[in-house]
Amino acid sequence: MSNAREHILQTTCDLMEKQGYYGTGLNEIVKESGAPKGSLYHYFPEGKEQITSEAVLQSGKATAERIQNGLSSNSNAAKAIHDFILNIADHVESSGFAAGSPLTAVAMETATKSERINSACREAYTLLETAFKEKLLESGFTKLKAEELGTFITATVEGGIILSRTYHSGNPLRTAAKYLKVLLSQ
Amino acid sequence: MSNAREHILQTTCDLMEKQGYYGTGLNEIVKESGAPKGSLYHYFPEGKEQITSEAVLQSGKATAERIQNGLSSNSNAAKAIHDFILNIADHVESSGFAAGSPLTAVAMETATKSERINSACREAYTLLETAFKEKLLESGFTKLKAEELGTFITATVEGGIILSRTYHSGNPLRTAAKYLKVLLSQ
DNA sequence: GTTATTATAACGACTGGTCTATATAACGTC
DNA sequence: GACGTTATATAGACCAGTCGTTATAATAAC
Repeated sequence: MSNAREHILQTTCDLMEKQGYYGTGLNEIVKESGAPKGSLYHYFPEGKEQITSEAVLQSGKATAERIQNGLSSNSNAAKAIHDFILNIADHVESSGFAAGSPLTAVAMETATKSERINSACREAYTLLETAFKEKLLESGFTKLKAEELGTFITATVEGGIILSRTYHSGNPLRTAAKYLKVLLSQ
Repeated sequence: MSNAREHILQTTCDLMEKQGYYGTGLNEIVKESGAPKGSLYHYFPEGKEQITSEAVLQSGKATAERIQNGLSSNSNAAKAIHDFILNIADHVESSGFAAGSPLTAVAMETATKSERINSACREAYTLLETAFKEKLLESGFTKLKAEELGTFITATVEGGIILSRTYHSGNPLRTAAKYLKVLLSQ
């Protein structure tokens, strides 16, 4: 399989997670990934929008998988989600507050600017919500509650990451974990 | 007082709310605001970082005020916050999903890139958290709970706005309102 | 006449995107 | 295996346009 293509996509994910869509230039992707610029338009003939859409989707899939794996360690959904969010807090901290929420910045910047990227973001977020939802279903929540809480958890975690990155502290995420557990335990 | 200066700041707020820091050019600010271009570096001699920092802080103050006013209509904090978030959902929808969360995109893009803008974002978010916190204090929550829930609500609302703008639907925010009320009512 | 404000043009650096040339791999045919 | 042929992939110079910024000149206000 193509190595350069994967490299370009992964680099795009990392850079856009840190600095968003408009803050990430193609030249920077090329430079950081080590891939030649000729390859960029060979693999992604439709340019930056295509690269971004694929990167967003890849991020979504990877994150959804991490959610599934993270939640599988504990059968109790409330406890599992609580611990999972604590892990995110550590991850955000250890990245120097550059990582966490690979979708947020891109989603906000492009919500009304690129139909194509927005569509990819929607798809990616649905993957995350579904990952939480399925854990809740397994734990006995009704279908409606599992779906709504999947949305609620996703929103709270996203917001917690924003605050943690802004404050340069994992504590907002830890607070989010604490009260989400309260809500899910009742 | 200077009209052009205020115009520039307000336009910067609006544009960055929609498309973030890197997605907003100074030329676009000048064009959109109608302010004379020469004035830009006259009023903001330290350039884009200065304009952005001031715009972020102005956004924070305006949003905190809107929170205070929005919550004052109902003495019950849980109900007041619920209704307030429903209003945000309407606002996001009626803006065509371009408005809501004036800080998010900028905060994420610059969390590790500009100390100055990051500092302004931190200050702005603290204003929002404090606005919620004070309503909770009035409603009888302990100081610690009011503080933590202020953070939690801010995170959930931010995340809800992201999802609503991405999905082009106010419903994620309405779901957030519903379960926040559950949490605050117990 | 001094200061505050606005106008204009230009700067170097960088943007996303295109182009041509070259190298490498893949594959059927002898 | 060896050959020529065709796709795939790498390499980077190059384009017009925009970026944030600066310098200088003109104008307005007091």
